[in-house]
Amino acid sequence: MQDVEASPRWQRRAEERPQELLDAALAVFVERGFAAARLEEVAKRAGVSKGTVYLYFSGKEELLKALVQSAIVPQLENVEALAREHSGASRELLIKMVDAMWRGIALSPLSGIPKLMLSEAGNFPELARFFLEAVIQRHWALMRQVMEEGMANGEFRRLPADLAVRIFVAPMMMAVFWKHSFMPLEETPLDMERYFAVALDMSLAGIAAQATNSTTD
Amino acid sequence: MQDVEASPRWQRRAEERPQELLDAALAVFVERGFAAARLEEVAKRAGVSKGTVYLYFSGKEELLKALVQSAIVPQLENVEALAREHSGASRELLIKMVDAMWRGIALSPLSGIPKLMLSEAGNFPELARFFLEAVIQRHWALMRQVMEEGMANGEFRRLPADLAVRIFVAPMMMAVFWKHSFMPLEETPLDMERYFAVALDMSLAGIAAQATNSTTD
Amino acid sequence: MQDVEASPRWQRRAEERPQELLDAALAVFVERGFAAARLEEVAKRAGVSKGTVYLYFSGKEELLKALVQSAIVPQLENVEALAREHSGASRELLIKMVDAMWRGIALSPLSGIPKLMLSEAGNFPELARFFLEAVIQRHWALMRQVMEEGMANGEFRRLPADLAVRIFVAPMMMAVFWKHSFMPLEETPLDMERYFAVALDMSLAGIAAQATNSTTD
Amino acid sequence: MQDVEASPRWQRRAEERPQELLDAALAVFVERGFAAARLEEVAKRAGVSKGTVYLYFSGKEELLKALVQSAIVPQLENVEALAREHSGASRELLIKMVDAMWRGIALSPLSGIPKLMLSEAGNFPELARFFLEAVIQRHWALMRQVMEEGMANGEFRRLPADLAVRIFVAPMMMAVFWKHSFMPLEETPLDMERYFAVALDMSLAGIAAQATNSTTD
DNA sequence: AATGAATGAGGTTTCATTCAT
DNA sequence: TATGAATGAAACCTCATTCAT
Repeated sequence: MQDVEASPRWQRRAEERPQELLDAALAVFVERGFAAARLEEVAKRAGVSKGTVYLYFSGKEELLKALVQSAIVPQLENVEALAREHSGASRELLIKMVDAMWRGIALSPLSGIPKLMLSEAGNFPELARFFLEAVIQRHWALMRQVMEEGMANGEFRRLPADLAVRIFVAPMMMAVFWKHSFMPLEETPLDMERYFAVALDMSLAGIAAQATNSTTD
Repeated sequence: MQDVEASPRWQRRAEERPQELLDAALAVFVERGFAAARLEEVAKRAGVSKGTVYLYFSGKEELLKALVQSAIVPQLENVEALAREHSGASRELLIKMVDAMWRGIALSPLSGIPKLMLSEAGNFPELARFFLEAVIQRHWALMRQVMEEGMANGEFRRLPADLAVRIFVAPMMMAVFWKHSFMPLEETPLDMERYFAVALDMSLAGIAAQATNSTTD
Repeated sequence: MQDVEASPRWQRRAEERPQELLDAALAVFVERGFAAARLEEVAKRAGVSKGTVYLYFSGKEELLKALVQSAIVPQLENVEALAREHSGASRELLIKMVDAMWRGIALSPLSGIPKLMLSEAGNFPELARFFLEAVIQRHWALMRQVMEEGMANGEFRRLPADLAVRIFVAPMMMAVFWKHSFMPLEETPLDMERYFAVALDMSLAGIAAQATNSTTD
Repeated sequence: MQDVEASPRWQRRAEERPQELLDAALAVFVERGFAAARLEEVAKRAGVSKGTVYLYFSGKEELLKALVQSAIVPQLENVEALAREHSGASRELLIKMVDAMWRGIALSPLSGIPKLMLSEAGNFPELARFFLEAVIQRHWALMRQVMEEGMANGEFRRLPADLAVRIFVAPMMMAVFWKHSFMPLEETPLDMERYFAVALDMSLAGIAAQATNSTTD
């Protein structure tokens, strides 16, 4: 497979470059924050030189925007599809939805995006507003519907649905933020799988009409 | 026209300056992030000129460190005192402790510090480690003790205590982060008091030995 | 006059700096052109560091604009005053006016500005339009009035006044451009004084009602 | 689908390319100045890609040199031929020569070259020196000869011939510079033909032994 | 012969820090 | 003690030039 010829100094990869750059940018932006991130570091991680970044994105801010706008909405659409196709108990649907977000975002590098937006909301209010409306509120609206159905049919106890949704997903979100902040510093890093199991159990118990006493088995 | 006494060009305020600067720095750092924060903005909010900052702190990074190290530990000591002095049900103590953190941190400007550390952990690992150990883990250890007592005496159901603590406080922490990121962008900003009441209710239900069915009143 | 103390590394000269910077910028821009001029070179000639430029002007382009807008209009006002105050032959007024422009602009560093605008008109059309209207056309209008008076009273022969003005001043303008382009390369540089005398003589002869046959002695 | 013959991706045009590139380069350099001119813009106007420029010229500067060296000298040779072949009044020859330059340079895109050299003399002194000697001074020498003959035979009045030549052609040169700077910004652009007629009239009157009072018709 | 993706030197601009006043 | 003008390192960005295709 390796060529006898000396390897060329660079390769043309016009198709793959944008995604490679976005991946690298995500990693660096999440780690350092937007302002402290150096474009040269992004370039290096993508395996290109500084100037190449500008062939695909008009600047650092553009990179951030592309990052945020391209990545999460598709995941959300998965979850919306789940909701449309589901029939049965609200509890089961709720579990499915949270599980999908967990697998699709929390466990993937995409989890960096919420952390990034949290950090940068003050500097990019417009982008933050987009994220708030197109991702966060859209997600909440979806879950709220399920939550209200469950309350209506007696599966869940009566709670202010808008708040209940935020509180229900809070433990999952915290894990996402943890992963990109203090987890690398922990002596024994958080076991994400166990955490999710217990969090789901506790969150469900928190809204259950009756004590479920389910254990985390 | 020149008066030896009246209206000096500046005032000696050696006593109050450091805290005024720290307050200003906290506000700016939380809003913009450390790297994007400009020292001139900090100075302006403290009502002094750029150069004056250097009379009290050796530089920008020093300001960050002083900020983090000085502010939260005292609050934590309050909570530790509560625990020492308490006798009675674990549930009541848990509520007292969470309530103290909520009033003392979440509702005060100090709430900016966790947000700030979350954002900057990647750039200041040493400072983050300090915060992790001196604040976060210390807080968790305290709550874990209460949690385990409650499990032992049958008030709470059996759960992995370390995880249960993180999950229990997650909704409160989310509110703290929300306050400093998307809340200013919400059309009708989150009602923190109502949120706290529901969150406490749900979190307690999540660990209760039996369904409490308590409502948020 | 020289102080025994070691000379300080820099001096505060907030009052003088802007003009010093404008002078330096004029020299460098005229010599190199706007795009090829390096801001560091401007700073060096003004005796400051790169960053200092930005304390007084928001950027390179701003420097150019300030340069063009501040410098020539006052000279023009001198000429307008001459016209207002004059009584007598049109020919004498014309000479006075051209002489004023020659002394005030052509022989001063201000002569660089027309050269600069000529070169940069394509890149800064808005600034060029300002210069065209506020300087060039205003100047022409002034001269045209005198020219038409002279034609009316028989001092000058009948010519299209708008064109005659442009042509009349062309030799002076050429000297200005020459000074900032090829003159430094000439083995024996153009003698500006002699040039002006002959040019004025020829230009006057070009519009005179009768041959003047004046020599340049 | 692949056809060996039809619609090749590019065409060999080795013969025409260099001149097309020079034409494009002239236009862009004159409009923007050398430093601000982007090679990609030159390539686009020539209908090729950036890399192709380097197949014909070794770089941007080379393009400038080729431009200047190739274009004007031939025009000058035309004028020299006129002078050799002429017999008759000096005035008529002078008119012929100026007219040839006007038609051959001022009205053609070649007029950009003097404007370009004027702007870039400071950055390319060597090239400027070439232009000064091979074009400007050579042209002046030619005209000076005619001018001196005319003075000797009484057609023209006695003037310092070197200066008289510069001044005589100044109005034509000004039109050339005007065309490439402010003329595109004028509401009603200068009528070049009328300008030339009046300029020639005035310039001739300026050197005439007696008042000619010739009108422009 | 031609393309255009990739490079990297070199410029502008920002801002933490210093220091003359 | 306080100021804010001045500094200069470090970042972003541009674009002439190279080179894989």
